[in-house]
Amino acid sequence: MTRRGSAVLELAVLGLLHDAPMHGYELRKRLNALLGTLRAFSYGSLYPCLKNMVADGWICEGGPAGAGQTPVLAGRRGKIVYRLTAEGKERLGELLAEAGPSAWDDDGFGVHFAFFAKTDSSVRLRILEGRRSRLEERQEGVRGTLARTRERLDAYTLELQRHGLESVEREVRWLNELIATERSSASEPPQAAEKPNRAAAGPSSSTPNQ
Amino acid sequence: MTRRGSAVLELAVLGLLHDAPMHGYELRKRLNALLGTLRAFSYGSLYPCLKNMVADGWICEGGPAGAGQTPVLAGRRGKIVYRLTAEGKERLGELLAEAGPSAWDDDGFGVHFAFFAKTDSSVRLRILEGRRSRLEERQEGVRGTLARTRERLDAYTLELQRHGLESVEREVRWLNELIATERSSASEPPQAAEKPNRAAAGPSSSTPNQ
DNA sequence: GTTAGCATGTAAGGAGTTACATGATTTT
DNA sequence: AAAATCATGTAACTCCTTACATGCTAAC
Repeated sequence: MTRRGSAVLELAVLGLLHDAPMHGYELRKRLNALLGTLRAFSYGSLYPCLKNMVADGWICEGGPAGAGQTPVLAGRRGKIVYRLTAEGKERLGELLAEAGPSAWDDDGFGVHFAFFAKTDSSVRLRILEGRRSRLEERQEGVRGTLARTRERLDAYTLELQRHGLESVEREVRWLNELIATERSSASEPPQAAEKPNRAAAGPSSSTPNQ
Repeated sequence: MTRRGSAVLELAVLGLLHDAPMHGYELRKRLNALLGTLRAFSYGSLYPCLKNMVADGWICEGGPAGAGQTPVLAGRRGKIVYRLTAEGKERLGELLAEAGPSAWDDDGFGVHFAFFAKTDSSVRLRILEGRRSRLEERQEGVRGTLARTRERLDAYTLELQRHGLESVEREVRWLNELIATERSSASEPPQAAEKPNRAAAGPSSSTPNQ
C-alpha cells in the first residue's frame, strides 16, 4: 500500500485506463482534457503515481491484453503502455461505489462526476445530493458571517462576496437539475449516453489499440 | 527575506492589519470572512507566516499606535496584537500596485480584488483586464481540446465540460461589467453596489439559465 | 545530422493541512 | 473548580510543481 498522490489521480488513471491502455504522456493529455477547467496535473505527479499503482498491482506495464509480456523494446526507454489488471478493475469498482465525503469535496466531485457513466445510478444520486448539501452548508456559513460583518465591508468586498455566493447558488441549481433528471430516469443514462457497462463480465476485451 | 507561504497570505494579512491591529485568532476569522468561498487558511499556516513577517519587519507585536509598548501580560502566552510597521505599509503599497500575472491567477485575483478599495483605479482596471484575458485563454484551450475530442466523450463528461465552460463565461461577463463600471467612473468609488448590476456592461445576454 | 516534439523520470522544495501540545480567560 | 472557548504554536506529513536530466523518433 505504498503512499501516493491524491485519490483523485488514482481514480482518474484507473478510469481512463479502463477505456483503453495508454502510456503516460497520452494519459496526461486525456486527464487534463477530462478535468477541463477543474484541474491539471504535471508529469511530476503522474509518473510517480503510475509507479506506485504498478507496485500496488492495480495496473501493469505491457501491451493490450492477450499477449501477456512486455514488448521489451531493448533495455529501457521506449513507450510504456499501462493497462488495468484484474485487481485494478476491482479497485476501480470500489472507488466508483464510494459515495462518501471524499466524493463531495471540491477535488473529488469533479472526477467522480466525470466517470458517472461507469457509476451506479443510486451512487450517482447520493454523490449529487452529498455535493449539494456540502455546498448548502458553505452557503449558510458565508451568509452567516456576511450578515454579522456586512456593515464593516466596502463595496468591492461586498461585491466579491455577492459573486461568490451567486456562483455557489448557480452550482446548487445545476445539481438540482441533475438530481431531478437522475430521479426521473430511474436507471437510464442521462440523455444520449452510450456506455451502459458496469457489468464487468467479459475480461479479455482485446481492443486492438494503436 | 525569510521564506513564507504564498503572497496571498502576506497581502491579506497586511491589508487587514492596515485597517486595525489584531491578534492572530481574530485575524484568521476576518481572513476567512474576507475570502468567503474562495479560500480558508488554518493556524498552521497563519502563525508561521506572522512570525516571518515580523522577522521581515513588515509587522510587529504591540498595541495600537500611540502607546508604543507591548501590553506585556506576564512573561509569555497572552494575546499578541500585531500591527503594521512603516515598512509594512510601504510593502502593502507595493503589493497593491502589482498588476502582473500574480494578481490574475486563481489564488491572487480574489485577494487583490478584496482590497480594491485600497487600490488605484488604473491598477484595478489592469487587474480586471488581466484576469479576463487569463480566463479567455483558458476558455480557448478547453474549447479547443473539447472540439478535438467531443465524439469520444459520454454525456456526463460532456455536461461537466459544458458547466465548466459556462462558469468561466459567467465570470468573464462579471468582469466585463466591472470593467465597464470602472471605466465610466474614472476615479470615483464604485457605487453603493447592493444589487444594481445585471445591466451594466455591453455583452449582457441576460443569462437565460433557469 | 540536427532541430523539434514525443516520452520518461527524479530531486528539491513550496504551500498548506492535520493533529497535537499548551496556556489563558470566561462561563457555569 | 470544571468545562468551554479563546489563543498560540509546532512537527510531521501530503500533495503537487518546477526544473532539470535523459533518451527516442520523425522531419527538414
